[in-house]
Parts: sequence; C-alpha cells; structure tokens
Amino acid sequence: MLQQTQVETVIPYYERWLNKYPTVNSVASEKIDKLLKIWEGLGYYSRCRNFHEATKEIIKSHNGVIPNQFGVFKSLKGVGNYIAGAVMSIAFNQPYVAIDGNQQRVIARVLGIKNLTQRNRKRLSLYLSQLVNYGNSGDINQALMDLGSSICKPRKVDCTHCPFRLTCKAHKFNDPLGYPIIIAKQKIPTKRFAAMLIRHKDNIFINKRAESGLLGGLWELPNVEIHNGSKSKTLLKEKLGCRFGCEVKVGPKLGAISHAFTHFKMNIDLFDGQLKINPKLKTGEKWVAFSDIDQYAFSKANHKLFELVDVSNG
DNA sequence: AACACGTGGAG
DNA sequence: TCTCCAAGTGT
Repeated sequence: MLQQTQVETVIPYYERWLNKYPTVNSVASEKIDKLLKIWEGLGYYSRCRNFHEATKEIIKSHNGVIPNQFGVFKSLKGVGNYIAGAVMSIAFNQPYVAIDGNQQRVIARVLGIKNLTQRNRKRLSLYLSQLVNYGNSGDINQALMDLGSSICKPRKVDCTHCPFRLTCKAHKFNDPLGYPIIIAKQKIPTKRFAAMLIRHKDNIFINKRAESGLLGGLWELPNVEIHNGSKSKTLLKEKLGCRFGCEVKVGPKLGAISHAFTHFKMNIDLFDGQLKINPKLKTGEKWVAFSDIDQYAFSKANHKLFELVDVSNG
C-alpha cells in the first residue's frame, strides 16, 4: 500500500483492510472484486492484484507460512528489492537494506552522489549494507526513511538537526538540494474521452475494465477515446453501437470532468444516452441499480462523473 | 532501460 | 491552477 503513496494516505486503507482481512488465508480465499472494492481510491490497483496473487502463492507453495528468506519472499508477486528488504529487516531482523526514495536521497547526499547511475546506486547500497550489518537493521532502515521524510526532504532540509551533519558531503558543499540531481520530467499528454450515462428505469449500464493495465478490473461508465477532432457524439454512437450490437441514441451533454494520472491527463465529457433495445449482456457488462453502485469499485475519474449527475439520488 | 502504473498532499 | 513527489514494481 505504501508504494509511491504517502503514509497518511495509506493509514485508513490499511486499517480497513486489516479489519476485514486479518490473515493471509482471508485474503487468498477472497474474490479479487471484493479486494479491489476495499482498495478503491488508493490507486495503483495492480498492487492489490499482486498482493492477492502473493497470498495465494503463500497458501499454495509455502504451507500458509510467510517465507523468511529474502529470495523466496522476493519471488512473490509485487515484492521487489525494497519490500523484501523491509520485511526481512523489520519483521525477521535480518541484515538487509530497504532502500526507498528517502534512503536513496539521504545517502546520496551523505556520500555526495550527484548522479544516480547504476554504479552509484551500488555504492549507496554497499554503504547501507555496512550500516545494517552492525545489527538492528530494521530500526536503521526505519530511521533512515524517517530522516528522509522529516528533515532531509527533496526540496527542504534542516541540516542543523541531522545526525549526519558532521560528515554529509552535500552539507559540506553547502548544496544539499543539489544531491542527487533531479531528473526533469517530460511533459505528459492530455487525452480526451467521451463517456455515456445509459439509463434504463432505475438502472445504469456499467462495464468492467480489462483485468490488466490501467485501472485493471475496475468498473466504469462506457466510454471512448476521442482522437484529433472527431465528434464525441458520433464516436459514441458508432463505437458503443458496435460494442453493444444495437443502435445507440446519444442525448445531451451532462457535464465534463478532468483527471490527472502520472503519465497523462484526461478530459472526459459525459453524455446522456439510451440503447434502442436491451443488448445481450456480455461478461463484464451489467445494469446496476443506482443504490447498488457502491458495491462496485470505480476509479476516481468515474466517481467524478457520478458527481456530475448525482446518481445516488437518481 | 525506459515507461506504465493512481491519487492526494504540499508549496 | 500547476508542479513535484510519495515506504516501487512489472514489463
């Protein structure tokens, strides 16, 4: 849950999750749709799917016991170097490093590392290995992460309160923020979409996204991407008509929302719509009562669409 | 190696 | 409003 996500954001999700799924087996034996509903709003939904897979693997191949060897634990889905190191050191008191963004930045400054090349990452890791080899590896990992999140921040430092102040190279050079060099981000594109609110009595039509990829396994209002200047209404009528195998009547525009992901921005126009006949529902397509919408996991963008029309009140 | 992958906090 | 970035991992 903590992957690229601030601790404060995670806490309520973590508590809800542990309250509902306190054991490995309770996760492994649950349906992914239920897990995604608990995860809804946290983002990076593949983490949820990976965790589900990891628990199933623990039941299937490890007798339900969480592996306490680095290599075995790291082989679980969604577990990389950081998580494996964090669990080995914090949970099992083994001398492994757990290099998150904080530790990387702190040690890069201490060692005066400008460029995070592969070679310099190894220097950094070696330095940390020596630290954790003295013992208390879990506490050391925790402490360095906390140092990075509280006083050795990316764009603001408080060197006078830093335990490394006497030896830190970046501090000595009087340029802590210059270490490591921050790689400029490239601009992200903006994409246009048109979505449709298809009503039938007290139901609306929703469909499930593909299990993998962006927002995998979440539900959404039917939508199409609008490329270079084509007309939203025309595209909705054509593409959704083709998908449902029946004529689609596109009504008035109900509103618009925008939403930002890490790698692109999105503008969505929402249209009212009707299907001329009831289509034969395929897998992942559903009519859902307004009152039952909260049973399904939707992305934040979809909730913004719902807010446009206040579906909960019809 | 580079890019995909969500959302919200903070300045 | 805009930009950066957060307890990274998979492909």
